[in-house]
Amino acid sequence: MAAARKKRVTIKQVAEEADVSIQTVSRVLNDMPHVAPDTRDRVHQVIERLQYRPSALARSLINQRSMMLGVITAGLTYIGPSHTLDGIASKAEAMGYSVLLNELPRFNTFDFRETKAILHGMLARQVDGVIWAVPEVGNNRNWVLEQLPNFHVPFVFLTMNPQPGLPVVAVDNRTGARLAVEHLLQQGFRRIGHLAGPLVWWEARERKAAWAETLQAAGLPVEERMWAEGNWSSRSGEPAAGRLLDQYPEMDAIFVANDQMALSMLSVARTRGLALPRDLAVVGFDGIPESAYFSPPLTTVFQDLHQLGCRAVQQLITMLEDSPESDEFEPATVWLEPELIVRESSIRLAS
Amino acid sequence: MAAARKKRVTIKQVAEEADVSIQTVSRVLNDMPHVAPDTRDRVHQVIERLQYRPSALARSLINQRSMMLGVITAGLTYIGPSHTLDGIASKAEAMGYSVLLNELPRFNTFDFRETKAILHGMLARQVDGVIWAVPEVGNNRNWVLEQLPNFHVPFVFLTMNPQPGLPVVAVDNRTGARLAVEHLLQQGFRRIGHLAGPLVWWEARERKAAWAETLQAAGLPVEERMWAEGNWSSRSGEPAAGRLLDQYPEMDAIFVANDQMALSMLSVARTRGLALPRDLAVVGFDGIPESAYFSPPLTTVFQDLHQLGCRAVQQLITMLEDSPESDEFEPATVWLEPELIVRESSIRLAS
DNA sequence: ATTCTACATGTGAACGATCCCGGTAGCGAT
DNA sequence: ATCGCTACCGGGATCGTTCACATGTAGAAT
Repeated sequence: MAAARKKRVTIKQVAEEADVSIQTVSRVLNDMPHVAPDTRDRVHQVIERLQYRPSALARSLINQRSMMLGVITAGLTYIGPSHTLDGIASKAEAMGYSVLLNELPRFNTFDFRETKAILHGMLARQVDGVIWAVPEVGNNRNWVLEQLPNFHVPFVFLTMNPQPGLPVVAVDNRTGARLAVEHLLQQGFRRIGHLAGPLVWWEARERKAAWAETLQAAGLPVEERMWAEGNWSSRSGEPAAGRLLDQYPEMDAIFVANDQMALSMLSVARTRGLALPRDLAVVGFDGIPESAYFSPPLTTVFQDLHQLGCRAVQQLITMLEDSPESDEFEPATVWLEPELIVRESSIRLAS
Repeated sequence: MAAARKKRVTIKQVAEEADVSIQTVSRVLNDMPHVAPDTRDRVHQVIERLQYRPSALARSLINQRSMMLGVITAGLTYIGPSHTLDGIASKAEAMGYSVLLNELPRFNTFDFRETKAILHGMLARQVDGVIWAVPEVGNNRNWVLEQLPNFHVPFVFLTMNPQPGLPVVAVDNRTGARLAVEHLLQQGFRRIGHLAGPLVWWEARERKAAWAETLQAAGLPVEERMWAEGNWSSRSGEPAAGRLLDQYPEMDAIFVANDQMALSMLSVARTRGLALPRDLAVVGFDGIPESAYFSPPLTTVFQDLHQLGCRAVQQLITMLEDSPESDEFEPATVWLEPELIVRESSIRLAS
C-alpha cells in the first residue's frame, strides 16, 4: 500500500505506444474531429491498457483554468458554516469544479497578514474564483475588499452587508427576525426580549435591529435591559439568559438569535421554575433539525444554508463563464428568504 | 469588480525587468546561494514592484508535488464529519498543505463509478495524498481498497475497521460504549436498552456490539427486544425510541448511539410521562456541546473528532515525507480514546 | 491530368516554473 | 603568467499538456 511511487503515465507514452503523435492523442482525449475512427480506437485501447489519465495540472497550466474554486471559511465548529460548505461542495461537484478549502485561523479579526498568505496561496494555485465564506465579524473583510482589484479572479461574498457592485449571497436576516417577533406579537405577547448573538457579527446585528424595529413598529418600547448578548454557543447562552431573566423579569417572550442559545434559554428558564411556554415563550433562529425535539419543541426561523452555498457557487460560475472578456456584469446581491417554523415553544396558552 | 482578468506576472517578466536571467530570479525565490547580495536586492525590489507571485501550478508540475491533500467526505450535514474536516483543514494549513475537498454523493453504497470519477479527478490534480473520510457504510469502501495498489499516492482511512497494512485513524468506539454501559451498571441499573445507529455503519455496529458484550460480561441477558435502530438523526430517533419503550417497558436505562437520537429519546420519554432520570437513565455518544443543556443534561461519551482529523493529516504527511523511496513503513492504526462525561441524565436517584 | 477540398496527422512553441551543467570573473597560490 | 578554486550567472532541457500552423493524402471537380 501507499504504493511504491511509480512514475505517472504521460500522453507521450500513449502516443509512442499507439504509434501516433502526441497531438493525435490529445485530439482523442478532447473528442476533437479530424481523427480517423480506427486511429481513435487504437488510441483508446492504449489509454485503457496503460491506465492513462491526463494531468489536470498540466492542463490547468496551459489552459489558464484550473477548474477549482477557492473557498475560505473560518472554522467548521458550528453546523451553520458546515451546511454552507456542504452546499458549496456538492454544487461545485455537480458543475464540474473542485473545491480548494482553506480555513482562516479562528476569528482573526485584525491580523490580515495570515489572510493575505492564505489568499495568495489560493491565487498561486490558480483558482478560477473565490467564495469568501467568512462571517463578517468586525472589520475582517476590509482588507480583502481593498485588495479586491488586485486579485484577478471573481469573488463572491457570503452573508454580509450588501455593497454596491459586490456580489453577495446572504440570508435575509431582518425578514427572518421580523417574522419571529411578529409571530410572538400575534400570539399576544407584549414584553418580548432578545438574546442576541455577538454583535461584532453582521447577522447578529441584523437580527437584533429587526427585533427592535418590529417592536417599535408595534408601538412597543425597546429598552437596554430587554436584551443580552451571547456568542452563539449554548454555553454562552446560559449566563446571558440568566442575566436577561434578572434584568427583565416581566419578560413573557423572547426571540433568541440562534437555536443553540435558545436551547440554553430553555434550560435556564426551566431550572428557574418557569413553565414553558406558559411563563416564557421562546423563538429561535436557524432551524436545526434537533430543535424539533427540544422541550418544548422550539419555534424557530429556518434558513437554508445548504442552499446558500449552492447559490454562491452558481453565482460565481456565472461570473466565470458568462463574462469571458466583458466585465461590468451585474453583481447582484442574492437574498435567501428564511421561513418561520411554529412549534410549541411559542404558543400562548389560554390562561 | 471581478476585475478585468489581467495577465499573470511571470518569472520571465521579473527577470527582464531586473535584467537578470530567469534562473537567478528562481534562485532568489527559493533562497538558494550563489546570488550576489545586490542582485538579490534588485530582484526582490522588482518582485515587490510587479507584485509577482510564483505560480504554484507550474511548481507542482515540475516538482511533482502539489502540496495538496485530497479529502473525500460524504456530506457535512451532521456536525461530526464537519469537526473532522475542521481538524483536517486546520492541521493541513499549519503543515503548509492545502485541502482539495470532494463530496461523495450522499450514501452511494453501491455505485462505485461516481467514486471512481471523483478519485481520479483528485489524482489528476496531483494530490500528494488522500484522506478517505467517508464513513464505512456497507461495502462502499471495497472498491477503493481493491484499487489501492493502482493509486500511486498514500491513503489514510478514517473511522473504519482496521485492516492489516492499512493506515487507519479511528475512535475507539467499543471502549466508548463500554464506558457508557459500565457507568450505567455502576449506577445500579440492570435493564439497559440500546438505541443503535444504522447498522450498515461500522461505528453503529461497534457501539452496539460493545453494549451487548458489556452486559453479558456483567452476567446480564441480551435480547432482541432490548434494542432498536435509528439513522443517527433526531427525527429517526423518535419512532425508534417509541418502539423501544413499547417492546421493552421494564427498561430502566438506555445507551443511545449518538446525542441527536438521545435528544429525541428524552423527548419521547417525557411526553410519555416518564420522569428523567428517575424512570429512565440515558447516556448518549458524541459529546456535542449542546448536550449539556438538554433536559436533563445528558451524560455522554465525548469523542474528539477535530483531533481525529489532525491525526489523520499527521499520519498522511509522515507517510509522504518519511518514505521518499522506501516503502514498507509501518502503517499503524491510530486509536483515539473517547471520554465519558457524566451529567444528570444518568444519575440514579435514591428511591 | 490537374487543381481543389476535406480530412488526417505531425511539428514547434507555449504555459510558468526548476534543475543540471557549463561559462565567466575575481583572486590567491604556484 | 598560469593554474585552480569559488562565487556568480545564464542556456537549455524538462514537467505534461494544448494550440496554431504546416504537411500529407485521398477523392471529387474541372
